Amino acid sequence: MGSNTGVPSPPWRKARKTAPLKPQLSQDLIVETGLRILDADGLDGLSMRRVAQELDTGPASLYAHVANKEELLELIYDMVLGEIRLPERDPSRWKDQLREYAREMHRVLTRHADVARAALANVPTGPNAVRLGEYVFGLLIEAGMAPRAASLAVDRLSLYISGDAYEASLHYARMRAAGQSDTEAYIRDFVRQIDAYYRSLPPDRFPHITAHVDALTGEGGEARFEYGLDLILDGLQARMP
Amino acid sequence: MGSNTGVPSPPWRKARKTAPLKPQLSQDLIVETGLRILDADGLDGLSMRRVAQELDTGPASLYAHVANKEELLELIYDMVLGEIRLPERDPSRWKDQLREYAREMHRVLTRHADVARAALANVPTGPNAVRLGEYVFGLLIEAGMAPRAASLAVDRLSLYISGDAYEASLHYARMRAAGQSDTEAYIRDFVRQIDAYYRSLPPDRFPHITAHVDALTGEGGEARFEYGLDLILDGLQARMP
DNA sequence: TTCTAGTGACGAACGCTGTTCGTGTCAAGT
DNA sequence: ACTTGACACGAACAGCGTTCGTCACTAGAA
Repeated sequence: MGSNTGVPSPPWRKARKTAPLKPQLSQDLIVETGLRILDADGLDGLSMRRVAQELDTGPASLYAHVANKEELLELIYDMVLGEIRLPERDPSRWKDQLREYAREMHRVLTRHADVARAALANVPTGPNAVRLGEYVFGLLIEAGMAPRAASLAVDRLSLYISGDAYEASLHYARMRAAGQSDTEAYIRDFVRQIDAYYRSLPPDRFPHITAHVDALTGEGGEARFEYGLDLILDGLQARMP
Repeated sequence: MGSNTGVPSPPWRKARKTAPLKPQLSQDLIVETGLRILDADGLDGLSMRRVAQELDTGPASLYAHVANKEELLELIYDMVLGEIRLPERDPSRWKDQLREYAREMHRVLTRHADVARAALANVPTGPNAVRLGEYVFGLLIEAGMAPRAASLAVDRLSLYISGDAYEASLHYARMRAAGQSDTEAYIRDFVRQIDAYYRSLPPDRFPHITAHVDALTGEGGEARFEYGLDLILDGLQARMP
């Protein structure tokens, strides 16, 4: 907040022509601010009013640069994708590179809460999204896959990554809504409750669940993601000519 | 709607003790009504006020039977799962049965718009959810899978099904928000736009995308779902002892 | 039969949301 | 110097989830 808000300037000092007190409103500035809020408070905390407030203006001012809250989210999503750095393409190592891409994508989506929703809701058309699309699609094509199969493979892999990240963000949002902030402790408590619930089921109607509660609640998020990723990559390898 | 709402009863006719004019409020009634609204107008159309209005009461009345909108959604989700009918378990045909289960689950989630979100947000604990969990988990166990692997497999398969259904529901919501109601025409238009966009990209920077636009936009939702499902099932088969 | 306790129903309100309208203001182009 | 056009923004609209306090009514006790 500027220190001279509402105080008239002395008449002898001319208004400065350059360097206005607050930076000019622009789409980039709005998107950056939106991302900052999203990281701090999640999708529930991101409102047009909140962004405007952070920029020292009213909510109506944003609509000159951004059509919608939905469009703002898409722009934030593409900005986040800009964080992804990829090694040079090497089709002979397609499986490793695809795995590395999946991990990097997943890491970035998980780090920025709730952005994964935009990944699910939109066909990739932003500048960074098509850059990534060209990379991974080209990798499979150059590795010898038929175009149609490569297209399906990219689509399903993206869905898997975004789906997992979105699921995680939903749990994260629930934690935040509960006022918790210690992620570790929250997960531990959560798993303990599920564990107790499964154990309380009648064994005659649920023999397999009750017999293997430890197996059901044992693995954390990372192991699950890796298992599904291996499943998909192995399936692709079997289809590779 | 009753025909005598707001009209006082004639004084000589005693108030009936049984069969009140409107059915008594109950959790089941609220959940049923919520599901009806969800099917008609999607998650955006489902509000506590709307449910109350449909039940001829105020929104505050619902909170005696339902803690939250979130809880209402969970209850609706489990009610929807009740639609799923499953054949008797036959471990020797685990792959076919797993595929049938996946298709049925996907079909039900897709039919009821936006319910898939609840599938992603919650660990399955409702009565119908555990029934399904016991079925599919038991199927893999009896087919010879190790408990830990079976647990991971069920988890990943569920994520895939729900993720795909949720993605579809997001597009469906977008269509409804645009005022469209002809799904076929909407999809055709949508694909045409993506097609045109990909074709407009500079070929030197996006050689693979621009060279295979038809392959990228050719397959519809069902083919994509089946491809990913096959990918997962083949991967599981390869891990089966 | 009368009184009492308790429960479900619900009108009103709080504080929030995304978005639009009409007006104001300021800078660039003529 | 004047016009034009783009941007900024205060105010308002319609709607949201949820809570509070009060009301009516029923079931059980005296």
